[in-house]
Amino acid sequence: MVTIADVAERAGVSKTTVSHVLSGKRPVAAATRERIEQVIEELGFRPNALARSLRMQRTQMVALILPDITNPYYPMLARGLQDALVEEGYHAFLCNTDGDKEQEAAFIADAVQRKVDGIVLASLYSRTQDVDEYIKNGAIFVSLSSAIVHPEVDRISSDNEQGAILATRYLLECGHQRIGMIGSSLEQHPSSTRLKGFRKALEEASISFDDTLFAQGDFTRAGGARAMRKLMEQPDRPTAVFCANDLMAIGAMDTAHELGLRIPENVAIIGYDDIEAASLVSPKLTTVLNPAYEKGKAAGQLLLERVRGKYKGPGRHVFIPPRFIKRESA
Amino acid sequence: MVTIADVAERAGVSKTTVSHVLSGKRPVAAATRERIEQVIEELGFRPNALARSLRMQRTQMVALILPDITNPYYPMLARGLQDALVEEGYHAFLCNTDGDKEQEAAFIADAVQRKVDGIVLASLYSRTQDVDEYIKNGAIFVSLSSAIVHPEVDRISSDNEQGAILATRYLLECGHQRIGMIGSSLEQHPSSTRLKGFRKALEEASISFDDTLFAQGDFTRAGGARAMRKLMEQPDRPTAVFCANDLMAIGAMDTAHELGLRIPENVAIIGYDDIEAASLVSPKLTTVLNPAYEKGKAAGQLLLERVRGKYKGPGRHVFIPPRFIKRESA
DNA sequence: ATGAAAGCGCTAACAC
DNA sequence: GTGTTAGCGCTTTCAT
Repeated sequence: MVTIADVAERAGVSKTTVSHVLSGKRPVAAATRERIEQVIEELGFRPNALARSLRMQRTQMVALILPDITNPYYPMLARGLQDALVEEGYHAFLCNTDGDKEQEAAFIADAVQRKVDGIVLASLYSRTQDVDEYIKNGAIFVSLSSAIVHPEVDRISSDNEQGAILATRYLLECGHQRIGMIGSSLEQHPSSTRLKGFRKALEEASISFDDTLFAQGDFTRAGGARAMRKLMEQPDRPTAVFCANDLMAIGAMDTAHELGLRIPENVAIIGYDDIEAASLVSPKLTTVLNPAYEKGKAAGQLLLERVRGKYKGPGRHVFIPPRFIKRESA
Repeated sequence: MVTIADVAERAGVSKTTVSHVLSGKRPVAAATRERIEQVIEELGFRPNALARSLRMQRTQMVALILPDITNPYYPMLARGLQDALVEEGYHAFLCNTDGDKEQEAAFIADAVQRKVDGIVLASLYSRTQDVDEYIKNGAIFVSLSSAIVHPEVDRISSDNEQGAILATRYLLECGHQRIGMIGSSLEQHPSSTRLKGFRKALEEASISFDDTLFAQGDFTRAGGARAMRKLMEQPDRPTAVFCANDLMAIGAMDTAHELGLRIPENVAIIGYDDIEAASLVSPKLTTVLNPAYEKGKAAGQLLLERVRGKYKGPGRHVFIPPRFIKRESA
């Protein structure tokens, strides 16, 4: 392990001067600089980022907390975030919480202790009070969850409730009366908001919510398939199902195919997110666009402004409206 | 920012004792321990991981370098890696190189400077000599690339050449004579190895390789679609196309549909990887299974053994054979 | 244009 | 059972 002290000694200068040729923060005589650069090359010196971060009180790192990396929605979000960060010299560090509440909390705590410069929360469980303590201690968050609304935290949202209303209204317009929904544990916030929209749209149409028509699918394809089976094995089964994400909708399609049901003739299915697979399945999935890349990028931009002290005010709110995408499954 | 010194002062003990109640590395009187724990709680003290890492010379972090996080193959790999690491108290930190050679090199350098305990390389460009210097300086790598074969580096491989041979032989058995291939820049290693297998299988059948039947698709869906168009707009177009990954195969299917070609009647298509989307598209994609999750998990296990000094010997080689998956597209 | 020295927050000899 | 002290490798005041 070669350190800045080794370089300094070999070049016959002080650590200070070596540090300054590295950072360029103060002029160094051309001859000295060259000599130092040569020694750095010879010794293969690489500054220790840990030491630097400890001293400078910044890491150039941002953590992205997300529930499921294998749900294509999140990689796309990560891409957007990364695109905003990399060109500014920051790195994103992905934490996959596996949809687990404890792991989510543990990852946030870990990121804070690792002194990341900022945290982007695309979380399922965390609520405002869970992050409040961190914020008081100076942590910088950007929220991608409507469950975290804090006066000092920037937030990107896309009105999940409205998206659910759009989808449900469409089903109603098609003449469906018995409409099921596949969501998730109500503790998981995006699901509960989409459920709220679903219920609102039913109310508009004077249809009362029937909780035997709600099933939990954990936001995964397999979970969606199971939930669909539960819904369809009921005596008076729904003629249409709104799923809180595309992955569950694809799972629901799996089950429908297995049961020999035609989509959308026997049962209509609508998803949420518009991941790439939505236009790959057959029939193509009708869904609600939830622009992951743009959200990630916006999150990165807001975060950087704060991290660099360019913005210090109250929490901003970037709103990206959902859009209904009519395809073939409904 | 509350430090261990603050806790020590307030509890009326030395930093050492506080440190030891944190780590449990030496007995502390029950009364003292309780008092300290209470102060930690009161002050909301969280140890600074940077300082700890600097001192302990380990970070409990592993970097995963990968080309494209939006290619579902890699999230699955990341999942496997994470599953191997998390339960052992390590964290994985994902670096998306965007398929760019410079970025790949930059990320590796960055991970090294950040003092990650180990690096898993699922890279496209890096070759043995590129990592050799790091290894000499004590860095620990696991290679998921057949381009990195180093006597001190553990490697997970699945014989891309053999996989390509399986796919190509199948097309030949189906009677195809003009078979195209969609790959990528030959600098990108997995593509060149799969090309090698492709050529070998043709040779076996005494068919000479026609380089107008090879097109580059950059491992993306859009790139695959473009490459397919190039192949199919030729006068004497192929009746079957082998694609170096599923994403490009799906792109090729997009183009075939656009051109009004039926799959597999007018043109047969085979992919590589068996990502989830392969069984989602219509017709379902015939492909070669490249078990991402298992590879990630194996990588994590090998890496941890080295990181913890449980294994110090020469580079091991875990071999996961490819498997041909017959579906509908060929 | 350059250096000496303090210190970021922690751990671990080495005392007692 | 507990404390003193010396660093981990770097940046940055304050001098000269």
